[in-house]
Amino acid sequence: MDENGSASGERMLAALRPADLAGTPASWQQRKSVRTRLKLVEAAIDCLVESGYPGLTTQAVAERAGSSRGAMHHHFPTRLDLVAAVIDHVFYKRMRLYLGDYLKDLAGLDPAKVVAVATAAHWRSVQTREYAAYLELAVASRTETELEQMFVPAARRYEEVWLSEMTGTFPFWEEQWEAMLRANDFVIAAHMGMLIQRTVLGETRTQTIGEIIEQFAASLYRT
Amino acid sequence: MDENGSASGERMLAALRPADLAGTPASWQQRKSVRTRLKLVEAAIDCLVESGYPGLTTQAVAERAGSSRGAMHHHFPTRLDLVAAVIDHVFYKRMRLYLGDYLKDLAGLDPAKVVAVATAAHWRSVQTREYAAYLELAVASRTETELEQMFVPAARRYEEVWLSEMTGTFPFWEEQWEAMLRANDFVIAAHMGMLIQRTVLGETRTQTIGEIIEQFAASLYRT
DNA sequence: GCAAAAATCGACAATGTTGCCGGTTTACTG
DNA sequence: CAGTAAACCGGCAACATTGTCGATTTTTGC
Repeated sequence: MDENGSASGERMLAALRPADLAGTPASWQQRKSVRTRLKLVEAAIDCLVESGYPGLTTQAVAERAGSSRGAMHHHFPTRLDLVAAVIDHVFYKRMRLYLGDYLKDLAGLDPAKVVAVATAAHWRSVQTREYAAYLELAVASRTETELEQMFVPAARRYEEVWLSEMTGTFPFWEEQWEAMLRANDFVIAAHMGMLIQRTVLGETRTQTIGEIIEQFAASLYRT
Repeated sequence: MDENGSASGERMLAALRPADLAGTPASWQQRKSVRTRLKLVEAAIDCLVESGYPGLTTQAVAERAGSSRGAMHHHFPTRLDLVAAVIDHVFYKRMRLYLGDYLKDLAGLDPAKVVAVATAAHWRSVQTREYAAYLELAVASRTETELEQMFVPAARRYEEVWLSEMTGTFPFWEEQWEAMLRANDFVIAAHMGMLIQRTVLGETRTQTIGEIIEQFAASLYRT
């Protein structure tokens, strides 16, 4: 990945890159502004991971970012403005993480094993703090309407790019679009459930389900 | 189901029945007490479904239950006392719902189709408000430690009963315990993920995944 | 340099939530 | 028919959170 944050193989994703991650602007002020925004958004993600969506308070974020509430208000007038930035940031960062991980293992691979590799990479991406934040947002958006209005469109936007990038890595998936979509949807849903049940299931059973999913996703593609 | 809230086929479950659902006590006072407690807990579940865990405030619950904050404090001194009651209530009610639904379709069924029937019944149980409340609690327990300390043990407790009841309906599952456990864990995780992704996926793709899960769960058992 | 603009800071009032408490009504007991 | 106990009521202080504002510091354009 280069300084602008684009890995090889990312075609559409760059178009959705949040301004916060758009490299180094010209002026010193703009650079400082971006740095502070980024600091605040990252702090917000920390809050999300540690205390959930209700723990994402302006106070906690400012304190954690080592910034003042005034500075925060300058960049994000209301709490929802910050949340909007967090949504974009989380989607983008998690997707880049996954794609980077996935593409790394892809060089000269037996095509029959592509789905298994993708599934394994996806499970790794699920165990990141970005995904934990994503989960909090996804669940909170079920009950907070203002959040839903930002989250669902963003999810759809990024999902389109996601699928586009995936088919891009293996063009023959276009011919098997339905099978690929099924396997993709299935793995995403199953892994999310796995993550939530993990606490109750324990590590052993979680791993067992993971293997099942991996095998089954591969079989779905061959269909 | 009889008045005491036990359906045919429930062996262990009755032992976990919360006091709120334990039928009709002797004295008028106790009956009134139970009625009020139940009203409060149900109102709390409504809050959970509509506004999530942070929306489960003492004010909102009391107001929705048509009760006063004072009465509430009499039955549940602190908010966490109420939450504890809600946890038990949700687990118990949802499990009864599922078992009732599942056992209803079981009479004289081709054994090969049992898993498919169980999976379908489980998906129906996932679409209830009790499950929505359960989901909110499960996710909130990831970040709220006091909640986790009540929720995780309760989940383990009820899961044991769950598995016990399931094997009870088909004793030959004891011989295939591993396969049954795998299929069970898998379906539970996958359905939870499905529910959360539903908003983004839309109805068509959600249904497709549902069918995949159903078929695959059946194949898991035959293994 | 100097004024304008950007970034930052701390404090304020308004609101909402929690736990607690004194007082009241209602039912049980002897 | 008291006297006790359970159930219920409304209000209070303490605290947290949000949005807003005026003032201050830092950077930029001229």
